[in-house]
Amino acid sequence: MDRQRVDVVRHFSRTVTQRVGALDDSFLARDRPLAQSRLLWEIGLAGAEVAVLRTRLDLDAGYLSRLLRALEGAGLVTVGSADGDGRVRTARLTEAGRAEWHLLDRRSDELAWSMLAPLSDGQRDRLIAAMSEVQRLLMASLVTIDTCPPGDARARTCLRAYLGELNERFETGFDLDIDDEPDLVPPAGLFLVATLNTEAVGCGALRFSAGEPAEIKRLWVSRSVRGLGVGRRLLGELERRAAAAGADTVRLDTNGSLTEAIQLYRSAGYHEIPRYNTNPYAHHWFAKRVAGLS
Amino acid sequence: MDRQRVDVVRHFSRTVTQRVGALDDSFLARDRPLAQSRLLWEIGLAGAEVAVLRTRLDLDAGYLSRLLRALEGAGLVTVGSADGDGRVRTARLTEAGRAEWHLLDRRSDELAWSMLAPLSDGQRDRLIAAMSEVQRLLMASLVTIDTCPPGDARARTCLRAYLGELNERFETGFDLDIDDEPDLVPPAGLFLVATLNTEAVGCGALRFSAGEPAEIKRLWVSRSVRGLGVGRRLLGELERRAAAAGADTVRLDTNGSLTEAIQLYRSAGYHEIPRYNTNPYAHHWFAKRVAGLS
DNA sequence: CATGATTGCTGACTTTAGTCAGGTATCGCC
DNA sequence: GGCGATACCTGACTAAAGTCAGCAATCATG
Repeated sequence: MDRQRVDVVRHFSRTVTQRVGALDDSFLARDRPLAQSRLLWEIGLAGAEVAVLRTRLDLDAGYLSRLLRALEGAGLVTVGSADGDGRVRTARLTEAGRAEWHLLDRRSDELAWSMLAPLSDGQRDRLIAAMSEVQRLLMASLVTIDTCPPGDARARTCLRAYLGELNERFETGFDLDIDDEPDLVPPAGLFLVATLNTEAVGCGALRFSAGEPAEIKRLWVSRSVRGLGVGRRLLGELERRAAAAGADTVRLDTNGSLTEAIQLYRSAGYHEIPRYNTNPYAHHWFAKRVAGLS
Repeated sequence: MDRQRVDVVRHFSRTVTQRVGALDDSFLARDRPLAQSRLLWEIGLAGAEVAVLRTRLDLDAGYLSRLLRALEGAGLVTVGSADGDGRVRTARLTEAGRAEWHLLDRRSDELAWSMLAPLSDGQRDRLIAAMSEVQRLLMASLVTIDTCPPGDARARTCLRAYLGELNERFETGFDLDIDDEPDLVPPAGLFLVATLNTEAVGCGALRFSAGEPAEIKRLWVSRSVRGLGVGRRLLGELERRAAAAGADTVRLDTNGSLTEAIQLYRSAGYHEIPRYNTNPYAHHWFAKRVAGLS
């Protein structure tokens, strides 16, 4: 732990959070409870299903129901059944609710502007750039990596996206059913997913074969978090796990069109090796020594 | 108002504030109410006067008193009379309270570190730099500028600091009583202070003389906010007010040792003019046309 | 030493937030 | 058409947060 850096983060949290955060709540503060305002805000102009609101705001079902009744009572919201499923209910803003939403929207704008207004144009640019940077990097640091069975919903989401992307990028197209996948579970292998806020944003797998190097497969990162180092983290984690499982070396194959991946492998210390399999889609083969990695 | 920039700020507030803010409160969450933890944290190892706590946390006097009783009951805090004023009371942490504070401090460290840990070293550097930048610029945007009578406490703080600094920087020293100051109040002149969070961090004055250009005096910015554009804002505001009062031109004199100030004047469009007064401390004289400034 | 201001404390309240245990309507499915 | 699961609602509760008015001690000042 690095004292100096931690102090900057703590100072940042303290000042920025207190100040911006206080303002950020205050833009919702009207003559009604904060929870009601937040809910109204979250329903939005397009309306929203009650279940979605519940997860987004992380509220107790009963509490949320009561809040909706209160907004209904104030004439700001109507809750009606959705088309398909009669159990699912959808909250929509009334005309008055819509007006209220627009008012909050305007106040939010004003608040944001109040932070920019006193600055010179150059300072505004710098502030905007720094805010984007902080946000991107905090997003990166919220990505967690852990194992997951390859049959899991998150894994399947990743694999579907991965295969779709290969199919789109390979000149020859690509055709493989993800259910053909041999079981990537211990002891034959393992499967990692990278998760951001419950959303799966990346994956990677290892396959072990007795007497041979461990093989890295299915390394993929969602476009939404590309450039945040998630691929490198996945790769590193796969290497560590391969080493922990007793492998001296890991190897992998890749298609020539996946240039970022190839660059990643090279910069992570992989060296090109001769063809070791008959994969018709592979153009390059790489390996790296991982023995002793912790 | 600039749509694109405002959107970045709003997005920043939303994501960063929600996430960092939520964490920031969570580090205080123990088995006691949040308000108590916050109070204990704010009292700190050095102790704090009750009135100071009240303003810092912005709490109702009665509520604060009750919170202190609760912490006292838990054996974490003692509240005793201060030395001088028998009405003023000072809260101090007991041994147990101190231990609790250290625990919170450690948790805050861990939380800060949890944002850095998943990142690469280069990313950490970039995040730290961006956080500092956001904080500095938000601080800059919190500085407000308004008129204030020169006899006011804030004005006198500024003038004292200003004169102290001149005395320190001029080769010949500087000697002037701030009470010698002719009244810088309308219609003869005016006095501006820049304020950050109730702290005076800069000042500037105008003096009007019939038939002559308005004169800028006492432009000063506290070291704590130097480099944030406060001087330039003060100068601009003085020019606008001079123009509003009917002046065509403003002028000023300055000592050769005040190099940043001279640079500021030049870059703000001032041009050097011949000596127009007999100020023994002045080496340079500047003027700028302000007619038509809004 | 009387007076008004300041500082903090106490009691009596209200509102908000949040939890938990049922209950009812609906759906998918055999 | 019966069954378990799903999606939401209602009633009954608790704890925390916050407000307000009045009170007691202390201070500065004439």
